[in-house]
Formats: sequence, C-alpha cells, structure tokens
Amino acid sequence: MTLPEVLPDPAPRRLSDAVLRSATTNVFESTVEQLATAVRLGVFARGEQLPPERELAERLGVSRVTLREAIAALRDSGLVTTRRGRGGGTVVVYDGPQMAAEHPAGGIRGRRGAALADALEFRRVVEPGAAALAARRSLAGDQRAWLRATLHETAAATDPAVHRLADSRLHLAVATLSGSPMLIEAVTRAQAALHELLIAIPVLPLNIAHSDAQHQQIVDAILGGDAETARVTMEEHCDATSALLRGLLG
Amino acid sequence: MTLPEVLPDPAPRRLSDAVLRSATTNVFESTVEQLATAVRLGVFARGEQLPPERELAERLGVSRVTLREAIAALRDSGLVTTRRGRGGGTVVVYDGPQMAAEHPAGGIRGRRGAALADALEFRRVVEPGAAALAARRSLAGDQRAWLRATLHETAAATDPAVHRLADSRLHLAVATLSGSPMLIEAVTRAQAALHELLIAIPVLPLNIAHSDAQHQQIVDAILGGDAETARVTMEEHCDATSALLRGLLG
DNA sequence: GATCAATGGTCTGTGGGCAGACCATTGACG
DNA sequence: CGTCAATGGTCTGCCCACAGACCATTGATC
Repeated sequence: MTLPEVLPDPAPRRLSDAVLRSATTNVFESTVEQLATAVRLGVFARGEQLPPERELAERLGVSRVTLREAIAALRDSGLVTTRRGRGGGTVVVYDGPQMAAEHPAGGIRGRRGAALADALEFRRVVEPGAAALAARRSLAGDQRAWLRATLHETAAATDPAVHRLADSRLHLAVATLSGSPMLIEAVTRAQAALHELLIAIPVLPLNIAHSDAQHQQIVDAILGGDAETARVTMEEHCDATSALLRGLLG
Repeated sequence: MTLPEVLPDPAPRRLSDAVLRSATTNVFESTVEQLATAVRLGVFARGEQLPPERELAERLGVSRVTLREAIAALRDSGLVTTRRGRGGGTVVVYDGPQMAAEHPAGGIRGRRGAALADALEFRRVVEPGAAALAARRSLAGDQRAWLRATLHETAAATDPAVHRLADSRLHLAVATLSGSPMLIEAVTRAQAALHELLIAIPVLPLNIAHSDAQHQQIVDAILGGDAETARVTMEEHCDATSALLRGLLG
C-alpha cells in the first residue's frame, strides 16, 4: 500500500473543472472572517467605531443576530470592545499585527502554499490594473487629499506593525479610487489572502524605504494621471514583495 | 416633494464604505445562477452530460436536495433535460443565445449600466493579466492542443450564436491556462456579467473577422511564451469589444 | 435633574438548507 | 434474459439563519 500522496491540484483540462467553484461556507463564519479581515487590514482604524449593529447587519446582508455573534467572536479575539447605551457601540482596539520574529520553518507547502502563490499572482494582476484605472480617473479634490494623507501615514509609520496596517490601507485606497467595485473586491481578497504572509516580510529598514519610495511614485503617477507609470510601478512593487516572500513558500 | 432621484453610487471616501460587501444570497439562487451561467457560457457543451448529482453537489458545496431544485429550474428554462436510470443523467440541450436583433432602445442606464461598465473595466484588467500569465507558463502538450482546438472552434463558427458560445469558451480557456484559480474565477465573473451585453454586439462579419484575428494573435503569443504581446493584444481585444458596446450603455 | 433617543441585548416563531437513508428506474453487462 | 450497478427521486429529522418585536442601558439634550 502506497502512501496517500498530497499533490497540488493538477492543471484543469476541462472548463467545467476550472469554473465550478464551491465557495459555500456558513454565514456566521464568513461574517466573522470579513469583519476580522477588515479590522486587521486597517479598514477600521484603532479607536474607530463600527457602524451600529442594525446598519452594519443590513450592509453585510446578514441578520442582526448573526452579526452580533460575529462581533462577539471579534470581542473574544480582543479586536474590539463593546459598550451599551447612547453613544455606545463597538470600537476597534486592534493595534496592528504581531510581527513575526522568524520565518516559519521549512516554508509553507502543499495546498496552502499553492493558495498563497495564487494570491500573489492574482495580486500582481489586479493591483496594477487598479492603479492604472485610478490614474485615468479625474479624481475630486477630497479624493486626492485622502490619497495623499494615506500615503503620508504609511511613510510616517515607524513601528513595523503600524506600517503594515498603513500599507494595507494605502493599497485598498488605491483600489477604491479605481472606482470599480469588482476591482475593489478583488484587491481586498488578495490583500486578505496575503495578509498573514505580509506580516512575515523582513522589516529591514531598507525594504521599508524601498517600498515607501515606490508608494510615492505610484501615488504621484495616479495624481498626475499617468496610468502607464502607475501600472508599471505597481507591478514592480508587487514583484519586490513577491521576491521577499518567495523563500517562505518552500 | 421632490422626485426620488436615482443616482449611481457616489465614489466612496472611506475604506469601510468601499470594502464591506453584502454578497449574501440564498444558496438555491446562487446555485441556479452558477449552473445557468456555466451552460450559457458554454462550459458544458450541447449534448454534454452534467456530472452525477451526488458528485456535482459535493463540488458545488451544496446539498443534493438544493442542487436538484436548481437543476429543476434549469429544466424549466429549457437548458437541460434529465433521464433516470443507469446511463441517465442531466444533459445540456442549450443551443446558444438568441442573438438580439436590435439594441435595447435608449441604452442601459442607472445602477444596471454602472454594473456593466464596472464589468467592462474589470475584464480589461483581469483578462489581459490572465493571458500574460498563461504565456509565462510552460504548458503541457495537451494543454497547448486544447487551446488550439478551442481557437479553431471559435474561428470555424459561422452562426453568430455558436460563435458567441465559442468565444466565451476561448476566453475561459485562456484564463484556465493561467493556472490561477483566483484569476479563473475573476474572468468567469466578468464573462458572466457581460454575457447578456455581448449577445447584443453587432455581428457584422467585419467585427467577427477582426475579433478572430485578435484571438489568433493572442493564442500565438501564449503558445510562443510572449507574455507582453499576449497582454497587449488582449487589452486591444477588450477595448474593441468595449467600443462596440459603448453605445449600449447610454 | 428629567426625558428620551440611540444603542446593545434578548426572545420567539418560521423557513431554508442539510445529512443521510431509502425508493424507483433504467440500461450495461455477464 | 436476468442481475445489478448507476443514476435520478423522495422522505425525515435537525440546525442555522432570519425577521421582528421587545427589553436594558446609557448619555445627550433640554
């Protein structure tokens, strides 16, 4: 009897194998996942209040009971706290990730590693695309200011954990300014999938400086309406990140 | 009292507005949607059998009862037929879309039009990305043959409805050969969103010839490992399609 | 200081979707 | 020609999620 060999999925040869996806998980878990991701990616900043339960439940297309259970899970994880009464609500207390001191020994392999490699490739397609699209838009004054402010926060962050959070926010801001809901979702999914990996990036000052320089160029290109530069620079940015992570994937 | 004015969503200024999505629909409907889309995009060819219910249910992450209800819906729509017993199963009888004789008067506006414009932009990002990625892969012999065969079917289709179906299959095949599940899903969603629009494309022989020439170039570039040409040509291909559709969006 | 609006917290009944067992039908195969 | 494996069809009990009403707490506001 041979050992059950764990292989990555073979490349599909039939469309039906490639296209049919499962994607069904229970509502509670996906709600927890979505909220936890939003908090961990810095969509809600520390100290910021979540919307009231009734409103948030409607926005997420979920019943209030389920939303409350999800929030309770976040509370148990120490991401948020909740206070009752007028002026109360649920506020974010999350501080930024615990930066990994060491790489996971031996890398990440198998199905898990394949999913991460996939996310890296996906990201390299959608983030440059979003940057180019944002550059083609005629952005309103407050949108331009918001982008500049987000860039500045990222550059100003000294603590690695804070920098990681600000970086996510910047990338999501670029996606948001593309104005394409489908692209925003795509970038969000890529960032969410990679978040745990990105935490493990070596936080050498040189890396951060290089990354911030690219951020600056990307934002300049977007504000200057130079779509091609925005795209290419974002590609290089993604490639730089990938290179740093390549070793982690075994 | 003023009329309730229907505005497109304003561009978000806060990440939470951009990132939090609802995306909750009941399992039955999304299963119907997914299967119907697969059939209409030609993922299952006419005469082809769907996998047995037990297997398909597992692949879709859905209970067999729910899957059966979804299949019943397809049957009611005349997309498939079902026979019992050994050698039985559910067979696709769908022939291809009814090509629209005329453009919808006045174009498609409002929220619906915005979603379609979004899908066009999204497609212009993910399809060229998928083509470039496919070109970078070292494809196996049968994968190369499959791509060539799919291209040939598209070029050989004379009937507009058949051509439409083959075109979808070709684009999905390119995405599949990118090897990235996230990209495959992205392209599938773009194609699904645009399918009803693409049906309305004027089927002038000149348009089809131009489209097929681009298909040929894209496939050549992928088989030749020329990622940049594959990307650029696919971008032009998407742009050409967009231009033909622009008028439909009001 | 009294009021009350805004917010989180709880309860109840209903329905959808599930797992798993079992039934019915058909044709492939010996 | 008989068997039986493969497939669709049905039934039962269970649990999750929902809608919506109601309760409890708090602090703005007057």
